[in-house]
Amino acid sequence: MNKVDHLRNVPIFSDLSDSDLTKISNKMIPREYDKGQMILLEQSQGETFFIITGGAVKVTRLSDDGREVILAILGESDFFGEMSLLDGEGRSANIVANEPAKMLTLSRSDFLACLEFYPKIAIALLEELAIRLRKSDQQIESLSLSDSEQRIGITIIRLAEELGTIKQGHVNIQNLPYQQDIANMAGTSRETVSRTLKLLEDKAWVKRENRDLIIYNFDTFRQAFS
Amino acid sequence: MNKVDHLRNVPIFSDLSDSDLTKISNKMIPREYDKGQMILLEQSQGETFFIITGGAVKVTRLSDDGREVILAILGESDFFGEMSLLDGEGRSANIVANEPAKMLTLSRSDFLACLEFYPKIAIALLEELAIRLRKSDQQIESLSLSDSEQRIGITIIRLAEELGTIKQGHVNIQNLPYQQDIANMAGTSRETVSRTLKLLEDKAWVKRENRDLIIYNFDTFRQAFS
DNA sequence: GCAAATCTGTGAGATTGGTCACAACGACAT
DNA sequence: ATGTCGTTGTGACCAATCTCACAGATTTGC
Repeated sequence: MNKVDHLRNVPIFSDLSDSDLTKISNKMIPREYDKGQMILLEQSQGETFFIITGGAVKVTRLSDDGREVILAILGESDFFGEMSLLDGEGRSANIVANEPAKMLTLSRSDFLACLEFYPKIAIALLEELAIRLRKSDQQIESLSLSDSEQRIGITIIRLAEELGTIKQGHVNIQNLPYQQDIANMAGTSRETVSRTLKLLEDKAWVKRENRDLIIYNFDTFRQAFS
Repeated sequence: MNKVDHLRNVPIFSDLSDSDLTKISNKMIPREYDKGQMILLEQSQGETFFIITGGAVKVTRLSDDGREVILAILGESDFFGEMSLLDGEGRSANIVANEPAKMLTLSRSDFLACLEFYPKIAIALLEELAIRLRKSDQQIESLSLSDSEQRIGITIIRLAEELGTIKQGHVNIQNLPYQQDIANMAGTSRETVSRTLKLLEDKAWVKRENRDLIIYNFDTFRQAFS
């Protein structure tokens, strides 16, 4: 898959013509990262816009004492780095490659030029930020009001929507993240995730097979937790 | 203060010329709301963009069993309603007038027309959404990692930044919200807020006087909690 | 393919903070 | 001033869940 094909899949570029996409893609530089590699460090100046063309990254914040919150897991065709380009503040989160990952990157000036030149991109980006804000608000609600079982359930739903595939009528999350990462997404402890997954399996809501998680009836599951 | 003066204070309109502001202001309809009145209901279609010209509102989400999360308190020159205009989803939050409040409103089509016609507005709005997203991420972090005392401290900082004034070198929050509202912002219970405020007062971080909260040394206070 | 490192399961306390119950307080109307 | 209503303060209890500890399973690196 070439650069233009990758760009076409990204929501904020999907309205553009092939010739425009080509122009933009010529400005983009491909990069690769190893698993576990830090791509962006909190505090550093944000000077680059990234589009993921392969692999996955996690967006985190760290407390002084080393505990981690995972704000999101992003995969192919997702993008990041736009926040500090937009408001000029330093980065507010770290980005780590969760598996070997490939990116296309755009410099600050090229990115801002795109926004000015293609108003459609700006509007599509507004839409995307609105969606993210909505998700963040849901997250705040669930952290404030739900118990650990519900929060873990909601986290599984998020993972299924981001990473899941349909397989024999069931939703399948291949390569379920480590329990510690799920805990850091759900705002709970690793041990509680372990116990809760067992509980969900006992209730026959889900099944674990190797490193996959199968959700038997996704609609029911979703209703039970949101 | 006339409509144009109000618009000039709103970040997303601040780049426009007076003649442009006048054009936009002619499309805007003023409205007023009583204390406690519901301005927007979750689930309803979002068809209007609001700018606050006086008073304050709270942005909330409710659980089925009636518990409330307060996502933000907005005051003069803040705006809301843009989210569902942008992504087309239904509203995700309720808006309630926290005190008597005045608004200027813009219809969906006029708002979107503004975005198309004045790319500067779109870019300024991107900036504003980036700021909000950043705040939401901080909130998620504190709900995930901090204990109730820290969360309440952070909530007080948020309130001070939104509503505070300087008075004899101290930051003063006039008319501190009810403890129940602070609890709903901090993701804790009303009783814990009561106990924690007493604790902060015992430590001589803050002082309560009538319905005001005085923060003795805001920089120190901020450092202690973030 | 083996050793080392990392991840997962699980029991047993320890703790935070939620809930309940009720008293005290303040504002406001009659 | 008195009663009413909404807000705040406070003790006591209890439940959820975090922590610690360690064994067993799985993955990774050489």
